[in-house]
Amino acid sequence: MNKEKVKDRIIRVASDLFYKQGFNSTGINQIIAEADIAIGSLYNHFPSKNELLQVCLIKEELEWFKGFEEHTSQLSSPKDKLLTLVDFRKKLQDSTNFAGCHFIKIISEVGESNLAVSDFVRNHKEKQKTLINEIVIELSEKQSINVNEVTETIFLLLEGALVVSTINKNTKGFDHAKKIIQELVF
Amino acid sequence: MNKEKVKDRIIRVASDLFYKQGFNSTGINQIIAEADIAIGSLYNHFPSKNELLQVCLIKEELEWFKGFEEHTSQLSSPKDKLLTLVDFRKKLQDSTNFAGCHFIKIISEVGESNLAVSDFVRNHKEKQKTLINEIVIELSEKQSINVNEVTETIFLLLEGALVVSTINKNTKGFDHAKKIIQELVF
DNA sequence: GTCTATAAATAGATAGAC
DNA sequence: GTCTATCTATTTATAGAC
Repeated sequence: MNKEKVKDRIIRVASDLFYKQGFNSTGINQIIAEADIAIGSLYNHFPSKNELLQVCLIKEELEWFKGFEEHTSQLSSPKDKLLTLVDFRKKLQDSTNFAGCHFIKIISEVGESNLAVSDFVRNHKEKQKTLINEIVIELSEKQSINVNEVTETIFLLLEGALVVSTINKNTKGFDHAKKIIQELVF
Repeated sequence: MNKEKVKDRIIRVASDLFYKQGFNSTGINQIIAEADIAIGSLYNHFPSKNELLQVCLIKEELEWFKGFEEHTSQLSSPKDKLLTLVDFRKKLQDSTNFAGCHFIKIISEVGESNLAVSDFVRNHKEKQKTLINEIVIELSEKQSINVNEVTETIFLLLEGALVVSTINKNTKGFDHAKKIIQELVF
């Protein structure tokens, strides 16, 4: 058993296509072709392409935090956690052939014309920042730092590294960000 | 006289629409309607929507560097130039209602499926980095710094601030980036 | 060089049989 | 709950008159 359900297959195929070629460049016909279903089945599971997108984003967020958890759950020092966060994001970029951040991509495409999506992305990035903040708070028990400032610096450096990495198709930005974070944290 | 030519009007209208609502979400019909021309005229000036996009990107790059030049031409100290660069990008974001970076937006939408565009964006960001690098070199004559490292840090912070600013619709990222740069430079 | 008319393909979505 | 057939609108682009 353990066979992938039709609904999950649609989500997986659509997520992948939306990410790789863009939401607007991906037609319903291509999704049903690659998921090997009929169009009626798709609309049985999802009321519209836009609703499907939102479900995809939820899945992608869950996978992101799950991936991070798996990378850092065995680490104890906050410094290691921060450096591993950089490695994790770098690895994600490598494994997707530098396709970039799901959430930055979709907000670049739909802008504020799709409030459900832009709100979701805003919220997602806030969660990522909270995650950094929690680690920096741990760190502040060991060394004297300005928690909010260090959090913001790391957050900005990582978002910058991701964008630059996507444009240049290399990981130099991440390597530099890691170096700076290493100097910030000891 | 000094009347805007049809070709320039098309470029201006298309640039604005591509930026505000996205390239794929902007149809030829909307462009000709807002430029108040017939579709035959558009295709007389541009062979395809994709060629029109490339001309728009060239115009946007020219305007970006022209705007920066106007902001910094009267400044003499490298420190002022760097801080004004932050102010310039912050101001651009403010004046476009946080619509983000033209070049990050388009690469998020077309990815690597459009090599002419992705190459152009790569090249553009390299030019921005070179601009930062030139100021940092000036700075290195006054204070002892690692030129490449400071350049890369400022570049990453600014790209990060821009992306975060676009998502959050505020300028906090820029304010923080400016603070860090002020600490880096004295 | 600008116009109208139209082509040819594809978009997202619905109806209704099974 | 999956299928086929179909609808309506819209897409980019072309042809040819003026």
